[in-house]
Amino acid sequence: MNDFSVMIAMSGGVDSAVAATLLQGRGQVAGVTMRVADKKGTHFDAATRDIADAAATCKTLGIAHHVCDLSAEFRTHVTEPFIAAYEAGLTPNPCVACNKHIKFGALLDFAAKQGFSHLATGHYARIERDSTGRYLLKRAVDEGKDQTYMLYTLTQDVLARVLLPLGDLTKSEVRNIAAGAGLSAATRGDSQDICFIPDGDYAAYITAHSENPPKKGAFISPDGQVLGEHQGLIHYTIGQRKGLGIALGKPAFVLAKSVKNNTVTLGEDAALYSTRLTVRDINLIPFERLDGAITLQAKARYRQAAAPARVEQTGEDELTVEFMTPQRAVAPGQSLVLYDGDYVIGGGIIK
RNA sequence: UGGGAUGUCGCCAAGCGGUAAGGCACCAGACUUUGACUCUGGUAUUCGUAGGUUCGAAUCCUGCCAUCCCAG
Repeated sequence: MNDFSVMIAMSGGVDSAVAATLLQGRGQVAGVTMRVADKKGTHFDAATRDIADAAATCKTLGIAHHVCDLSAEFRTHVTEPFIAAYEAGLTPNPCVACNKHIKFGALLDFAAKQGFSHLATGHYARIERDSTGRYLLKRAVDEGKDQTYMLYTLTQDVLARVLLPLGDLTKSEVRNIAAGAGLSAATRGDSQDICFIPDGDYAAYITAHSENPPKKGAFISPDGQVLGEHQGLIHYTIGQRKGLGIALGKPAFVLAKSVKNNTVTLGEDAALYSTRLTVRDINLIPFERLDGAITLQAKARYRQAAAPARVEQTGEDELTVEFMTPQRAVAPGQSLVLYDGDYVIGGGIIK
């Protein structure tokens, strides 16, 4: 452990501040905050405050603080693909992309270039090694805060260089540590919504950042009847009920979107359940390839309990998943993550 | 132009003389490192309009307006 050194990714919030506190004194330690915001807009100002907060925490802890501008990488790997996905009729998960390419990609590279052997973050998840030395990703002790879903893309070479000090702690323990250490971040609320869209209006964001204005089109019933007019495909996602602005006498849900016809199909909740799906861009953690069909647990969205499913690798970069019980509103573009108990087996993007 | 029917919240719709149900939509909040789902709460001093009857009307009467249907 002589050449052990760690850079801590600090957002300005409680979690990463506590991660830094816990690592303090373990060799060379420094904080880093990445700048990903565009040069204009409210997000930029908020980001500037976050950087100041992180710097203040580092000062309290007596460690160095760096700022790393990754706005170009963020645009290339997160915001542009996010917009393109929505325009292609998909429902992307930008946090998954950000973790893969930015936090555990570009930022990890930055830490290495600065001479740090490891990068730590405030994610709630655990990394372990099995008997063969392979790294495993394991659910956090605090089940309510577990973030392994967002981290399924991490590869062996990344896991080898990452530390997640909060994996064994509960959120309340983290807050207590922050308060005990006199960190100003102790009382900050949890982060939420898409970080680059603070007001939550992602459709407005896409409209403002894309050259393709949203095209109005028809809401149709499953049998093709025109029910009304929609505001553009990007406004809707599979399973959505709110914001349709259409009154059919009973709740209406988005069943499907067609980029080709520019239509949104509406129908009953009962029509949203499906069993079989395939995923692409896969990553497997405990092994390189899945041999044969095995039964695991899978979840098709972040806030959802993992459900039993039969999984088989059906291509170099493809898995086919068959849930034992039908799942509601599986949306192409979202990530499917596989678990075996507390361990993440892998995942991919739903086709 | 005759005959009939209807006009209650953005939409649908209870109410039929006693002081405005409900559903959908919408809004707010909760939940949440994605989008959703879900949950909780809120939303007509007013019933096309102008009068009349009545202690009291959205509910009865009259005129007007609007819409729809059948005739033509």
